Amino acid sequence: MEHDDLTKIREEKLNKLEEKGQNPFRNKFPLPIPLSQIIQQFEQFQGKSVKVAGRIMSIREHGKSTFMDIQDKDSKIQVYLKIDTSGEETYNILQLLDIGDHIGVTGEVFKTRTGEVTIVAKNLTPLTKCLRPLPQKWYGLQDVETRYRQRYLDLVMNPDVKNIFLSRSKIITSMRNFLNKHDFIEVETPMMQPIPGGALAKPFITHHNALDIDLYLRIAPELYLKKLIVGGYEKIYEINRNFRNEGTSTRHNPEFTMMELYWAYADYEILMEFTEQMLNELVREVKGKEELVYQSQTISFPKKWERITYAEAFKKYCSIDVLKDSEDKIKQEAKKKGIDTEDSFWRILDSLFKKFAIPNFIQPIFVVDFPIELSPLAKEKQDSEGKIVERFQPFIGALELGNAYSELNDPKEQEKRFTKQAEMRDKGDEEAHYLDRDFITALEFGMPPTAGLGIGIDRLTMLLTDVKSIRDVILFPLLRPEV
RNA sequence: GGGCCAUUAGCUCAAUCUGGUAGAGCAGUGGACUCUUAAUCCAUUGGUUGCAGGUUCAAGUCCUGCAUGGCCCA
Repeated sequence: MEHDDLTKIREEKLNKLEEKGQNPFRNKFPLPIPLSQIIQQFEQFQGKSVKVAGRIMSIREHGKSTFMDIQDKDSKIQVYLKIDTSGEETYNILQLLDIGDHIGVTGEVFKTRTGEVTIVAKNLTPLTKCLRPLPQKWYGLQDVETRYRQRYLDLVMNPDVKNIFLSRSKIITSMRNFLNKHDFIEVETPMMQPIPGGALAKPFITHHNALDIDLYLRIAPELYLKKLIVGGYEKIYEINRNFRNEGTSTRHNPEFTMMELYWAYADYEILMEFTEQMLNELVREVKGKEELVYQSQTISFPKKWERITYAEAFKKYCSIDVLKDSEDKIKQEAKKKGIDTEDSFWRILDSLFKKFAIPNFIQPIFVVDFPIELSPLAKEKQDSEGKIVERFQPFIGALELGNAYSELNDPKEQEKRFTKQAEMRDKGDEEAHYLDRDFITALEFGMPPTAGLGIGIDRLTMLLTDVKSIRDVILFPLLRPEV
């Protein structure tokens, strides 16, 4: 039978419902009792009449009596219909209902002899007709592509999936609460920017017709947020989308959510402690304990996380001394390890780090003190002879969760760094920074010492929900449109 | 971008390694059944096997290309 035929049968039932004076797409059904409440507080509801609503997930017919399971936002309950309690009229409506329909039920709460909380229906109210068959109940919806393209089906059929996005919501709420509690103010800065800045990435380009200018979808909010620190706010944050024009993978989606915060008069040391505190508290709130399991590895969150400098990590995991070894020597070493050495030197370093160091960062750890060339917006560490910046990155479960540094606020130095980036751009590095004069002007008005932090919300959610692919924590991940 | 794998009924999967009329369960439809819960029992509908070529008397199966997706690598 073709899909259209299955729909046709349902449409015929819809027509018959209308003939019976039922509206198959009813306007409202106010204030049904949540199913979870009836299940959890059964004693209070036993023998009482209730009004509930949900989607029919299964029907078991027995001649003149029928069992159904209906599902609401987080629970399932059994509905029982007997021709002698509901009357023939209601029982006939039942014949026009299908799995997938939304219905309202009024009836009495009781327990079957097998002990299942059940509602004996006196009345059925069709609320919304479902015109297409739902995926089958037992195996549910497995096809990954359909799960992403028609996420609503995934959510209807797979409660685990629904829970992942509930966790995501909790994580964001919990983070907001933490930041608000510490007197941070939430702000919003442009998603469309004339000069994309604040990160090393390729931007998406778009066009504003009335002004006839090209704009870029932001790759980061950083420069705008720092302008607000110049403006006198001392603690601000933004939780919002960034867009980067790169391929997709299990760790990358072109649009993803970041939390960025800026804190005047603080430096990266203070911010590191704050980050520890924030993530520890988040884990406690979301998981209910100080540890979690990610991809079969138990991760605990101690009060003080481990720390390792970028240079130490290189020594330990790559046998390279980034501060002393020559570029040529490092390139040779990289070649030996199978890294593409055609790239620029700093790219090569980055590849080495990703491949050999990051996989070891399972327990919470901060990597600190990065080379200045990798961090054009960070402030240099005192007594480092201009080689090192005050920067840290938190890693957990081999996931890079964020990036933070003491912000560079010397406009002359910033201009120099931008110029260097612009040269790299001219040499064909599409990810290098643009020179942003507006931002330098702002710095010339004086930005107080400031520390800034970005946390990737998607990856944090992956960690806390134990999923391997970023597509499983984004409701509608980017896919090629169907032909 | 490269490699490997997948694509068969609305859904979940078979179809033998070695080519021979494409099947099952669920869902649907008709019937029986007033405490079932993957209800049960009887009967039954449903297919351009992702697309386009090729080899062959014969292709879901072998070959080539394409599309979409997944995993790994860059």
